[in-house]
Amino acid sequence: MQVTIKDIARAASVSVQTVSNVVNGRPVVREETRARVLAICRELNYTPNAAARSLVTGSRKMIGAVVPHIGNPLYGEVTTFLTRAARELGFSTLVGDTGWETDAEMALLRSLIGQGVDGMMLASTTDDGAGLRMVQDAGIPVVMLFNYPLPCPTDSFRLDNAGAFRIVTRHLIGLGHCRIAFARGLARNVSTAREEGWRSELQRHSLPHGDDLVAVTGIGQEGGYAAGMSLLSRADRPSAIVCSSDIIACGVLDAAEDLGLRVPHDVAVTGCDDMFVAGMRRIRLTTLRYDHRALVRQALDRLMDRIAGKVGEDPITMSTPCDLVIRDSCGMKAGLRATRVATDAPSPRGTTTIGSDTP
Amino acid sequence: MQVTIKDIARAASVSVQTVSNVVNGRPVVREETRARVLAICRELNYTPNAAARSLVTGSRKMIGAVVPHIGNPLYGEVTTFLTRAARELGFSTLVGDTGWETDAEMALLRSLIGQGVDGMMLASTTDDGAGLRMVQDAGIPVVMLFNYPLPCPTDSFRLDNAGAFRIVTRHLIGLGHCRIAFARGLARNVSTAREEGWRSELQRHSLPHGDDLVAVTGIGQEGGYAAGMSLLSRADRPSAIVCSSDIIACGVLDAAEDLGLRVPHDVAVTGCDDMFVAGMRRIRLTTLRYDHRALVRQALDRLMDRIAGKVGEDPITMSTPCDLVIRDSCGMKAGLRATRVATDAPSPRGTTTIGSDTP
DNA sequence: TTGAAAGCGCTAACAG
DNA sequence: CTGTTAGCGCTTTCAA
Repeated sequence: MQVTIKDIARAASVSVQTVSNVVNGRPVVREETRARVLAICRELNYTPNAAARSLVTGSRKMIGAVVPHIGNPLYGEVTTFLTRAARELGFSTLVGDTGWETDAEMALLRSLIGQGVDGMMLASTTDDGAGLRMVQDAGIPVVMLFNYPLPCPTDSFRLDNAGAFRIVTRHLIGLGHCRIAFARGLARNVSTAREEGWRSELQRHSLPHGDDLVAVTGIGQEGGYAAGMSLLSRADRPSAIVCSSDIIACGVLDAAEDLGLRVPHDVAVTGCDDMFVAGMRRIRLTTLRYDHRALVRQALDRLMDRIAGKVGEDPITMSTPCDLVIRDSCGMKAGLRATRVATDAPSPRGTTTIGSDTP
Repeated sequence: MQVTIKDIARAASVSVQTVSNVVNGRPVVREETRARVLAICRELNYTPNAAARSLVTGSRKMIGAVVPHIGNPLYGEVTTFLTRAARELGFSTLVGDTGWETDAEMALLRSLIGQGVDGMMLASTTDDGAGLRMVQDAGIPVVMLFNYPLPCPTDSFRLDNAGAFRIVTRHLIGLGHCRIAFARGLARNVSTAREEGWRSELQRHSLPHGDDLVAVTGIGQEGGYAAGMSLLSRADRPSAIVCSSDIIACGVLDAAEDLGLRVPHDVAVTGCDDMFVAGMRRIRLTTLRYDHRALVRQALDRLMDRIAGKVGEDPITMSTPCDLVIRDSCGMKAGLRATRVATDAPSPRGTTTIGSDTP
């Protein structure tokens, strides 16, 4: 049925080893032989059997990628970059999606481990590190992306979560807001760091920062809608809501609209990630921007080094700084130390940024 | 290094065959033996080597999934459903993303074929079927999702593209629009069918339907923006634009805004796919809705049947009907034969649907 | 019910 | 430069 290395060898009147050498580009074959073998491979439409190769080399040239929800444009983009970059390095990617459920994550990881992936990129749903531990116990190199357990026994690539949310909170304080709420996301440790950034800045200015100003959101835009409803339908409603993602912010914007509140006049809203929706003319959401691709790229490079055994055991942590992208969802204020962003295509009108204070 | 079936056999004082029988749940092992073997497997943390198993069974329990752009929320959602559903069936999914580039698609397919996937779900970028042919030549079952070549030598699961765009065009005509443009997407055959639907309905009402009313868009929201700019900055600008996706429509909305045109007063806009952004209070885009999950599910079931050899060679075509979801981007008109949609969470206010005419 | 042997397609190690 | 041999870890076939 399948064309094997033996068929090629027979047809080319050489040994299987020579075919193997040709196929793997090893420079020990006479040019004439190589050409003949290659021609026959093409003719017979030969494809090396990856399973057989894996069995003997011990490497499948595959990595596993686990994200909470691929349908979320942020994780979708991340998956895009990751699969492309990995492919350029000769690795296929087994992708899985947990739906923010711990059980699903464990099952998924078990399956990926069983497939014998060479390494794992883990944008985890769990915070206790159970999944990470299981992968490590299986002897598979792991790199954490975005979320991380505490303490984190492997490399972690993420935002400077606390610094980023200090910046955005400071911005709102500078605009005169006194009651600033925080809409938490689902990734616990990430959210805790962000909440810390939010709270520390409020504390520094002696502004309210109690737990009553924190709302935990559910999944997606609907989760943000519920959080927005809960925060904005109170008597002492906040004048600003800092959201853990643009998607959450979208839900909050809808909640404000349904409650008859104008943004930014009645309530200011900020997001995080600078997805395309944040830049839409009808949304114009002030948000935090960082370089997704660079972060993913660095994480992948590190994972490759680990797979190659090029690095020691010592875990590293990489925190990417964020830029504040000022649009219209908090009110515009002239004279800020702000600059246009050239990359805010197609039309940067009204967009300004302020750099992160934690480079 | 790795724990193998032999280690288990030795530790349990049985043969490798017995271990294999236990691990694969074959009911030929005495209960006592099975329990002992299972205990030792757990103790030694044994994971069967998938490569070795694949080598002998000839199946890797993996499918390949190729989509144009995972970062596009539509394809992101599709990837989510697909990977989950496949996992439930015991299959892992190798995911790849072409960036709408034919060369990238061919390279990706070659790589997936090389990995020995058991089947391929192809939301193709190419229209000439070159990729499809390559996969079939490799003897791998393929099912097409969304896009398809003509003629299509395998199963195809897609929208009733022509019917869907007849409905939305008819709706606009019913609202009194006379100059209705069409913003084409990138998938050629899909777009051609949609254009046919748009055109046939205009023809039926003796309205303009020339190529000057068709704009071909680029990738994503920015592509839609450019198309919108080109259509709306003309002297004889259309009073309505039918867009091939919600993302394109988002770009057109931005273009309208930048040109100082109000929606729907100066120009009506419609989308397709009913993504979350279409339902946002500030967007409220009239669009076409269909059941993504069901479509993916049916396509996957068919692929599984093909993999199992349960179906003959005859390709089938499945065209899912669409519903029109009426929101505010075309102007509302009372008294239509329209009903509320219960599923338009969180708040269905102002949303109505009209069923497809091609069930 | 269990065991022994053969071999899946490939690569690594060594011999020619 | 090329060929031969010996497995990789597992399942399948057949024998006990």
